[in-house]
Amino acid sequence: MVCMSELFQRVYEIVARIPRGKVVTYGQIAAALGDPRQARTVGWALRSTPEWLDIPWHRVVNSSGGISPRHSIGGLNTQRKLFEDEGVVFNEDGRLDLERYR
DNA sequence: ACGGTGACGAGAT
DNA sequence: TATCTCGCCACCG
Repeated sequence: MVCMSELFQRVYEIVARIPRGKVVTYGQIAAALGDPRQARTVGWALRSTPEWLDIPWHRVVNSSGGISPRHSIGGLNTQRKLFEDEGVVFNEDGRLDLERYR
């Protein structure tokens, strides 16, 4: 058991709650934490997310409706595959319908 | 205490 | 529409 920042645990709980086939934006999680401006902090938490946690981080997207362009580089393929498994479909722009999957 | 950093968001150009 | 810049908050050395 590792004692990490509560913030991380908070994010972890929220992300873990994301139903299969749905996605959430960092801003949504931040708002759930109590401050919508903490979106960056959320990203920091997920970035620090150890792999031994089975959190569906791939269901977390940015306001663009896609995986963060700063990180998806090289791993976007895996991300898309996971979404396919979730039953999520991408738009022609390679983005998700936040209005539909949030 | 300070500065740099970061998987973001929204507005401006 | 794409790209840039600024702002926000939290962690690390």
